[in-house]
Amino acid sequence: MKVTDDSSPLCPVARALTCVGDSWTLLILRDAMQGARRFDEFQRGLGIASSMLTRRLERMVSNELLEKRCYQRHPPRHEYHLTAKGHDLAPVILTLYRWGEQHLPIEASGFQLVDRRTLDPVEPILYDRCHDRPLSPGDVCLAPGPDANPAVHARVERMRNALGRGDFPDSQPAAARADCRAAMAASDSINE
Amino acid sequence: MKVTDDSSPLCPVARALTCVGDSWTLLILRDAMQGARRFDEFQRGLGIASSMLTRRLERMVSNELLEKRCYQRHPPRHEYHLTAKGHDLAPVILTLYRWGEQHLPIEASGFQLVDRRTLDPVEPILYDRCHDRPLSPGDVCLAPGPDANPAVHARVERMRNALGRGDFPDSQPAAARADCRAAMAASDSINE
DNA sequence: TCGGTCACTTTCATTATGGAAGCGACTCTA
DNA sequence: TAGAGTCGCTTCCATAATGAAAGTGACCGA
Repeated sequence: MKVTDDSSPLCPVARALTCVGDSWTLLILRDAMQGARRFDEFQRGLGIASSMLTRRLERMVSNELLEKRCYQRHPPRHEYHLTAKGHDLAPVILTLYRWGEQHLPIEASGFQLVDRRTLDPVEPILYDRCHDRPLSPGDVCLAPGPDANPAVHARVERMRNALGRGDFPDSQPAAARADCRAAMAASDSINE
Repeated sequence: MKVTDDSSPLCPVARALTCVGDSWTLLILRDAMQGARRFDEFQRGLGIASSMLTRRLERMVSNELLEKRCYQRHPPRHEYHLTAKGHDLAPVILTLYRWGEQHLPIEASGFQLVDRRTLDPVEPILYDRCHDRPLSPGDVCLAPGPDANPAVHARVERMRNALGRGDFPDSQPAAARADCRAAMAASDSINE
């Protein structure tokens, strides 16, 4: 991947994706969050080629998502432990989990997300820490920061226009959204 | 990518990554959420090769993240609009945004996330809709669902053991975590 | 009529990936 | 104590994915 747009280095999403922008990295993180530590644990849990696993673990160590800890000398052997930086990707994994569950359903239910202590089901959604209330993605917009360049301003303006036009499913009151969905469902069935 | 572990088809994260497990797809979604619709808008915003963009847009349409809408016949031209399924990936993008901001900081500040109406800054964190309270990833654990196979049980057990050992940064008592959050908030304001 | 734009497609060199085999230092079993 | 097995890799190679560049056909505006 080679992004060239002027706003890219300023965009936290683009920066994040240089670190975690491939499936293997995220699946390795998932397994690490589930307690995997050693080379063969990752290999078995993923069905990944060993050469690929070596490359990914090296990159993740150099990106400080994992740290090597020696557990044996002669020959030197290491475990790969999550760093705080790696661990902080848990919200990304959890939101992916929820999206996969909602939008790529299967017959069988193999896993459940639960509270660690009570074992009650949990359902992660977004919350705004600044205002102490649940956060609907449609309420979020971009604003230019102090160091914005023209490419940033163009992005921000385009997003404002799109939100202003009501382009997105939930940039509307909940009732209107339900109506819209019903209408779409109706027109879908007509088109078929 | 070719995952072969028995628990993979049952894991919503693995399923999600078959759809959105590459950087281009997520960056295209980012731009779509910022109002991009047409081929050249995506191309300029990403600096992506046109052949790659064609392939990615096709795949995203077939995965129902985007839908084609004809805006001109002769020659037929289409806009790519987010579907509800695509739009629901906004929480993934937003959590990535926050992680990039926190862990891959740069000198300059090009963008800010703000409330669409008030323009107040917002800060997305996770929240548990089932219990109506903020959710620390360390409180979440996996449980086997009704259709769990041995691979699923092995994963769940490994995760329980890891949490029991206190392997992870925030698998600590809630009081310690609250202190930690307060300390983080304090150091944030000092750093500015 | 001429250049420019838009939305692609095609071609081709470069790079990434997956599969398989090998290796060195153990450990476990007979 | 010989032999087999395990662990954590590395190396090699065929195949697949990607990026750069050039080409295309229908429009549009001067």
